[in-house]
Amino acid sequence: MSRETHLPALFQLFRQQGYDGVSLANIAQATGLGKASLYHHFPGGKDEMVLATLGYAGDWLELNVLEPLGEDGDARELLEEMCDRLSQLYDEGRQPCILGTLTLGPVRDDLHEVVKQGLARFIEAIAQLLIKAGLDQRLAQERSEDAVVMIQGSLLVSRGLDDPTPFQRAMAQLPEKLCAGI
Amino acid sequence: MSRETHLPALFQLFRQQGYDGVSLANIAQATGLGKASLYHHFPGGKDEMVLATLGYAGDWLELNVLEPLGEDGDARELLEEMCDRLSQLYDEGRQPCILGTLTLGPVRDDLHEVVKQGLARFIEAIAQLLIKAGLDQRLAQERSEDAVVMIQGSLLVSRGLDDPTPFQRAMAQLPEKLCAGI
DNA sequence: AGTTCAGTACCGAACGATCGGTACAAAACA
DNA sequence: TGTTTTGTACCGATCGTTCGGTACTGAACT
Repeated sequence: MSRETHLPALFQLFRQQGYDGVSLANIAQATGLGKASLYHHFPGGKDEMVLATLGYAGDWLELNVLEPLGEDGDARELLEEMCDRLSQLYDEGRQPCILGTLTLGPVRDDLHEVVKQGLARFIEAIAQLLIKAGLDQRLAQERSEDAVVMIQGSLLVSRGLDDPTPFQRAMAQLPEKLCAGI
Repeated sequence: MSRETHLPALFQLFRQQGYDGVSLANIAQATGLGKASLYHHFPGGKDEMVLATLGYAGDWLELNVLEPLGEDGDARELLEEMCDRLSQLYDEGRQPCILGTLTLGPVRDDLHEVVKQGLARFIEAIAQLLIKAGLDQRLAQERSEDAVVMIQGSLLVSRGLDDPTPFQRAMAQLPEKLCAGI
């Protein structure tokens, strides 16, 4: 059992409960490992666990969501595919985004920096696509920011209202909103 | 010193750090009270503290933001005024929304219910205005949901990126987006 | 008037429980 | 054999909470 084996379990915990909401006892139970084993795989303790989890989530996002945006093809279709992948990642709006969960809550400077880079990378990847599709650079930047705002906001509202439809509607509208006028 | 005296301090703590991120030691320091004194004002403990804080914030929102939406006047102007009040509440995007902060993080069922009602009330108040302005009921409901999505999402992104401009841009665009076609 | 007395506001000290983290030796595997 | 992995027991610190008690107040009683 390598440490990667248990990252999905950590991912579920941290995205749903945040840093402070997850205790080592929770992690031990979710992974089936004892505390000693956890500290064997993550000598840096809880901080290393959440950082590794963010890395795991970032890799998944990069590979399955952002990288396909760079392929050749119609911008609209690429964005629709992105929304499909996001719907999968967030389980149709029933699961929160780990970036959002960790953004709110107390400010841990090292964590905050990683989250910041993640959000910025997300925005940048969408902007690149829009620019390649012919959009003005400034407008592309604004629209991609709006996209992440819609994603994070709709996830939050969906969770707050206990109703995934705001997220689902956002995903349905996103490609059109981003491509308008192209 | 009544308990209301200390609610603003609690509000600042909980909106920024969430439920788990705030300890009674933090609250004691922020209010200048001893931990035992806190239990004099809030016999129900931390749960009562956060609930009272949500009530305080809800009252402020209702009085200063939602109630003015019901007054007579041009819908566009009323919404612009609402955005001004919201900018004040969120300090131009530099302060998070307590509803968002408490939405993410571990699920505390009683808290979740209060937050849910708060979000729903917010959406409903905007929808009422749009309906009165002549918008179809279904469209009004969707647009007001989108409004709260934009508010919460832009606040989250602003905080995540350490840059208040996404929120400020959202506030500038909101009235136009809501009133389009009226 | 002086005294009692209930009520409010507050606090230091301590409670049991849990927090994140560590030491170490047995077990499992190579 | 040596190395990796784990269970157990433990640590100091902090968690939310409670206890016993002090200081002050304004009304009630003598």
